[in-house]
Amino acid sequence: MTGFDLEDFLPYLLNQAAEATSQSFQESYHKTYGMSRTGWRVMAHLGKFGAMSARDICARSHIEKTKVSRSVAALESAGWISRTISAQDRRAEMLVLTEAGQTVFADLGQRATAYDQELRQLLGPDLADRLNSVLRQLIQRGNGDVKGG
Amino acid sequence: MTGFDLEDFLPYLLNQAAEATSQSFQESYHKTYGMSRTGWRVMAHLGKFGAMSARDICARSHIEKTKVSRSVAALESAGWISRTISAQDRRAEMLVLTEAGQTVFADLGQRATAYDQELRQLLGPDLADRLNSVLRQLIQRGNGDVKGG
DNA sequence: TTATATTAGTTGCATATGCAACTATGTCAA
DNA sequence: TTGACATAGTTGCATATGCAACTAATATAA
Repeated sequence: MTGFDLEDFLPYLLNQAAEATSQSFQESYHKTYGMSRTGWRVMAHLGKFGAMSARDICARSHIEKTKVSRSVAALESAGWISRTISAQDRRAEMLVLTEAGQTVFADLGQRATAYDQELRQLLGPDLADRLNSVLRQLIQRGNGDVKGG
Repeated sequence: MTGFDLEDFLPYLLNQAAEATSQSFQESYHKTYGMSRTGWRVMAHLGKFGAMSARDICARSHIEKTKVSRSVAALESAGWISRTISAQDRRAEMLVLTEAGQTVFADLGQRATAYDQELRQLLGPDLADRLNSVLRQLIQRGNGDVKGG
């Protein structure tokens, strides 16, 4: 056996940590609202930025455009977002949360914030702060090419 | 808009970092060997532990058992692992790398190690060291329930 | 204008995935 | 032994995904 240990391999550790922490919160959007992870992310972008095109969401989140496209369709038919063809560029659609969508986002945003604080308390404030910047470094380093995983 | 910011949300950051760092390395196993991420992980477990059942791999990695089952079938037909029904428990199969599999694992293990070091140099040794333990804390905290995501 | 290339978003299709149901084996206790 | 329950692994099926091809609109340049 060589010395390579998967369980010390950073990409693997990150994946495990991502899955482990995502799954707890998944209940909030999935069980409560029947929403997919991508759906939740799309909502969160619209909740933060107010109005964006699908393209902008793709660029910010590095989610595949077909995934976003299908989530947008699902969220629209659930009544949580609405789309309007952009006047400037009639290929593009401006996406916004409906009132119902804003209510859902407010609920999920609160739960997410509480959960995030819980995780950060577990780590302690010093580490929790640094973790953000470390993760951002890794995200930047990896994103030049974007694919799906 | 509320104050919730997805881009500061730890599960999201972890997911982004995991995807960003996994994708670079994905070329090694996918492009070079036509191997899936799960396939690579199964190989890595066998490379480290020598012989394991699928069940043990599931328990260690928190990968869905059907995913492991299908990967094992694929790896076997690629000639990289072999299975033997366990004498102790004839339901279980002992999985081991074949010689060809060991060669592949040696190659991938080396590439992974090099890539891991590259990432850790980017972060600096102090942070890189702490990152492991931080991620393990998060993994532990999240894993009580295990689902797929 | 017209031809060409680019971009936003959707859809077809093949593959991947998760869950539940299944087979075969093992365990436990009466 | 026997019957009830648990476990290792596989498979069916419905859904999710990624890529390439598509439509419709825009931009560029002759």
